This record gives sequence, structure tokens and C-alpha cells, in this order.
Amino acid sequence: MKRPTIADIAGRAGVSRSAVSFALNDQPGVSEETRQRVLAVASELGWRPHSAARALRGGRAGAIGLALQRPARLLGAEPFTMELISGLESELSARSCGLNLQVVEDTEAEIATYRRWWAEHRVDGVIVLNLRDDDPRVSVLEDLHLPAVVIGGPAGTGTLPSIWSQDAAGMTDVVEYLAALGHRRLAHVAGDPNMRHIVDRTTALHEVCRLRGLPEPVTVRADFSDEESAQATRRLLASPDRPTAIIYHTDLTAVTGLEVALEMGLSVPDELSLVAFNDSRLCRLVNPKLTALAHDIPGRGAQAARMLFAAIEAGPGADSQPAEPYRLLPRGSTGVYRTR
Amino acid sequence: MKRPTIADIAGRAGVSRSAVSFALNDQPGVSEETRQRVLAVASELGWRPHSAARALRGGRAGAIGLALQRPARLLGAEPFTMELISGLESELSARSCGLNLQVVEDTEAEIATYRRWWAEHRVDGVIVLNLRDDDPRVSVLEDLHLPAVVIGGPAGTGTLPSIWSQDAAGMTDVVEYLAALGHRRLAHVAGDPNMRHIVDRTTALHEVCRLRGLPEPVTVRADFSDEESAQATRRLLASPDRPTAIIYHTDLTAVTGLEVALEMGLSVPDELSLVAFNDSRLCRLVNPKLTALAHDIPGRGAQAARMLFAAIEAGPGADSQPAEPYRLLPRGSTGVYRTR
DNA sequence: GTCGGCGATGGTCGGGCGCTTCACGGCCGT
DNA sequence: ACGGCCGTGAAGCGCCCGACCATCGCCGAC
Repeated sequence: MKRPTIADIAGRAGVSRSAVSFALNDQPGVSEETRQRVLAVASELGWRPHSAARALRGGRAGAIGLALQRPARLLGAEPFTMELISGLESELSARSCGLNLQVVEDTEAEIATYRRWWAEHRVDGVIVLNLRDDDPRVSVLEDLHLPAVVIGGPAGTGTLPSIWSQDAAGMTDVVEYLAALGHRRLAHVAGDPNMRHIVDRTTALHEVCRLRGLPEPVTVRADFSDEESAQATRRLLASPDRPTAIIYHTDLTAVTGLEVALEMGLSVPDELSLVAFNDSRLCRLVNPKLTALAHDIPGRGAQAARMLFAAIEAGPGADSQPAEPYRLLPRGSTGVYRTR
Repeated sequence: MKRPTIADIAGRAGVSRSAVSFALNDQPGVSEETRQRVLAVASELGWRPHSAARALRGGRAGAIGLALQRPARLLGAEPFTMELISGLESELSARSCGLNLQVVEDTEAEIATYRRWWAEHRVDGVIVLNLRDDDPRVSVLEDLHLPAVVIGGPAGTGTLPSIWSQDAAGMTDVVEYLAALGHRRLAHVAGDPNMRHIVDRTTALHEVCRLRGLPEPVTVRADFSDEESAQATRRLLASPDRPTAIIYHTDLTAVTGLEVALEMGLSVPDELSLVAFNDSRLCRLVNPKLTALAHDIPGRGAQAARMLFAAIEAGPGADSQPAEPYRLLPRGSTGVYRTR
């Protein structure tokens, strides 16, 4: 079984290759009758354009790239990535555009991947995750003129359009909700403090606490591993003036935190309230169910894809957009603080 | 910034384009000295082969395909996919081969994707997941002569090589372990009974129970959703001769089952033992921790990638291989059955 | 009334994207 | 003179598109 080419179609339809090309691309220059004949032959032969030939001709690669920078064994644990991908795909498949995935070790490798994709003409644009302060990826992508959409921001993305999750607003909602429940000593188990969204949240947390006259909150770092999160929680809860509410930067860390709290004999939510950024089934699987800040990740993926297509077609200079705000979903893990 | 081509290198190095090509591809026909000069210029210019031009020339597309057939919102919940991908990538990136991802609705769409990938020359081969009985994907891939490796099997994969997880052996281990703990009434919360591995497990379960003189086990179906799994568990536990041990087909369904059991006031493991196929952090997050059948999913991904490369290079007719066997990891959710 | 010119229509031709590779051709040593 | 060794030229992968060309109908000039 051989792949048909336009030459095959041209032969069968009794016209030149150019005529076939015009007909298949809805270009003027062929009569309606010829066009129909060509289309009929093409579909009969099951013709599809050879993506490499198109790309070589100077057209699109017909794919976008996504580099994932996470330790391999942790990628699976968080639903975020797959949800984002499924959102991306919903837009991509509508335009029959492929998705190129690459798992990379670190930022350096990620940049190398972008250069490679660019030099090899493999992708028409990329989606950038987890923006950091002074992120070197931004200027590389600008230099390469490789269309890109950053998820994160809005500051620090240079000329690249971005989708910024409203992390400060989300954190503000949480703090006000907890304050309304009577909580005063808050703690924050955060991720990598180089991440833009972590900074935004931390800043907002301290800001709101100050405004409302709450004591200075504690922010501790714990990345994705169970151990770090468990240990961070253990330390927070063992401290003399232990917090009455803890906000976690992911669902996974929050669930781990909950286990630790229960292990230490604390009653949730009577003695300790817990909130997770990122909602997922995980939050509903545990007991009590976790109060969470939910956002529509597939929706954000779709939005990113649409923006990327716009950037690919229209060139740089597109506008950044806010993502849908977080929705606070109160569940069993938060409640009025009861002094004993 | 323009991408350099071999013509640019040829100009700078003062040789012909063919000489450059020979030098860059370790082909004979250029002197060592020229080769070094060319390589130096190439790396100075940051040259990389234009993947489309190579592919057009008749070479490889330099990418493999993975079609994921799952409802979008469920894809994220299970770590399986991402772990598999990270395993694939570990081999792919070593050969600087890309991964094309496509989320599809159903088998029909998946087949259409294979045809498209084939016709568009987009991938050199594909990985096929979740083999079913009389799987129509197999014959399509055979007809297209598109190299493929099936994860699942070994039966029913036609001429395609496969990696077969030893599901029957895994199930046998579990049953014997449970029997040794004194359990006699077993139940099995399984997934889609069209899936090959589900059939293998179910068959093995019934077989072993028969051999050991245990009563006929119950198999009920529950796919990936929380509700189905919860309901299946509830029904099993409400039946007059309720099982003393339940085996779940995924970590996620098992965790849901555990929640239901605790909700119904059963003590785990004293009154009910639970086992999950597929280990993950989820199993360790809950209390008691779940006994699980673990297997190395990234390892399997890597194995699949290696087999696919072999199939791409050597043509069809490669051998199927067993995957690493499941390892039974006894944890807190299983124990001796205590009659009350 | 006839005829050249002209635009529109519907098509063909061929080059070239970047790369590989086959066929050949100098040049040297034997 | 002849066989390596190095190196060049050119073709061609499949597709797109700018350049070109034939035909025809229409119009105005004579």
C-alpha cells in the first residue's frame, strides 16, 4: 500500500499537478467541474497532504510543542498536566494540528528543546508552563521568533502573550474566607519560590493578612514529594503557636498534609482547617473532603491553544488574557476554629 | 534569525553541499580534515537538520505516535498515562525522536488518527494501549504497514509485537495471598470486560478459586468514575454473603472503595481486605494504606519504545515480550479475616 | 462589417523548499 | 593504465505558486 501523491491524482483526473493543487487548496484557477473531479479522485485514493512536503515548502509544521519539566515519577501524580493536554487537544484536533510532547530535565534542557524544535521546523509554536522570575525561556523564544503562549504571568512574559491565573485573587478569597471563620494564624505550604504564581500567592497572602490585622502568616516550602509536604506540615503543627489553618499549593500536598494532621491526632476541621489550590478527585477521595480552589484546567488549555493559533497566524504582539478566576469550593476540611 | 541550511555550511566551509551532507552523516566520501572543518562550521552556525526535508527525502518522520482514548476529564486522574509517557520519553529523547500525542474519542477516531498519521507521514510507528478482543486497530495497522507495539496481549495482536503484562500471574498471586490469610469469599471490581487484561484477570481469578476450592467469586464492572466504583462496592458490601476481600482494577477505584467501606462502618482490614491493581502514591495516601500490585510503568514505556524502534528498523515480525511481573505489596488494607 | 487588442478564464510548466545519494570526474600512487 | 580516494553535480522526494500560455468573448477603430 503506497501513499498517493498529487501526481497520482493528476494522472487519474487527467489534469496537471498544479491544477490538482489548486483544486485541493480552494485556490482559483480551476473550473468548478475540474475541482469536483479532482476532489472525487483524491478522496477515492484517500489522499492526504504529506506533512513533511508542506512543511518543507515553507508552510506550517502542523504541530505545536509542549515541554514538560518535572521529575518523571511526579508527572503522573498530578492531574494538572493531563487535564491541560486534553484541553489543548480539544482545540488542536479541530484544526488537525498535532501535539509534540517532550519531557525535559530542567530549564536548560527545555531551552535546548525549543531551539531544536525551531531548527528542525518541528513545531509552529509552544506552550510555556510554570513561569519563573527572570525566566530565561522568554527571551530565547523571543529571539527565535517562535510563537509561544505562557501560562502564568501577566508580568515577566516580555512580548509573549500569556494566560494568567488570578492567583492573588484566589489567595485573597481564601484568606477572607478563613478569617470569616475565625482563623487568625495562617500558614502556607508553597512550592518553588521562583515560580511566578507561587510568589503572587505568597505576596497576596501576606498583604491580605496585613490589611485585616492578622498576625504575619508563615510560608514554608515543600515541593511535590510526599516527604517534603509531610515534613512541612509536621513542623508547622509542632510549633508552639501552631497555625489554625494551612493553605497548600497543590491538591497532592494538601492530601498529604491532611494525613499528617490526622496522624498527629488533630481533628479536622475543628482544630485545623486545610485548603488546597487545584481541585481534583483527590480532594474528594479523602475524609473529610478537602476545601479547594478550583479552576477549569482543560478550559485553560483550550484558551491557550486558541491564543497560540492567533499568535502563529498574526505574528507577535497578541494580548495577554486572564484565565477564569479560581472558585473556592468549601468542603469538610474547613470550619470555624474552636478554641479548646 | 534564519535557520542555517547545509548550503550555508557549504559556503562557509568552501565545499559542496554533498560534501557537507556526507560529513554530517558520517558517510565516507570526505577526508577527515574536511569532515572536521564542516562539523566545526555546523556547530558554529547551530545547524540542525530540517526534519521535514529529511522526512520528505524518504527518511524517518522522527516521531512516534500515541493515541489516548479516554474521556478527557478522566485522563488526568490516573497516573498511568503520564508514567507511561515519561518512560517512553526516556528512550525517545536518547534517539532525539519526538512523541506525537492525540486524544481521541473512541476506537473509530483512533483508527482515523492512525490513517492520518500514516498518510501524512507524521510518525514512524505507534504505541497501542488497552488491547481489546478482536481489536480492529490491529488489522488496520497491519494493512498500513505502520510499525506498532501493543501494550497488552500476547494473544490477539496478530503480527504486531506486544508487551504483555502478566495479569493472570498477578491475579493468581493475589488470590493465593488472600486465601493464605483465610479469605474465601472474594470479589472483583473490574473495568471494561472487552479489555484483554480485564478478561485475563477475571479468568485467572475464577480459575484459581476453582482450583483451591474457594466459592465462585463475584466480578462486577465499574469503569473509572467515582460513582460507579462506589456503587459497585456498596452493592457488594450490602449483599447477604458479602465478600471478605475485594480486588479492584485500578488504584483509583480501590481508594474509592476504601472510602465506601469506611463509610459503611466496616473495619479495614479486620472485616474487609482490599487490594488494588496498579500501585501509586494514592495507595499510600489513604489510611490504611492500600495493598497493591505494583508494576514499573515507566519501565514498560521504555521497553515499548525500544521494541518499537526495533520494529521500525527491522520491519515486522518482532517477538512479543512479557513485561516485568507484578509485585504484590502488602500494606495495611489486607489482613487475616476475623470472624465476628 | 471586419479585425486587432485586451481582459478574464482555466489551465500547464517548472523551480525550489533542504536534504540525501547516485553517478561521475579529477587526482594521486602503483 | 588503472583502481582507490575526495569531492562535485544533479536529480528528486511531494507540494505550492509565480510565470506563462491558449482560448474565447467583447469592444472599439477603421
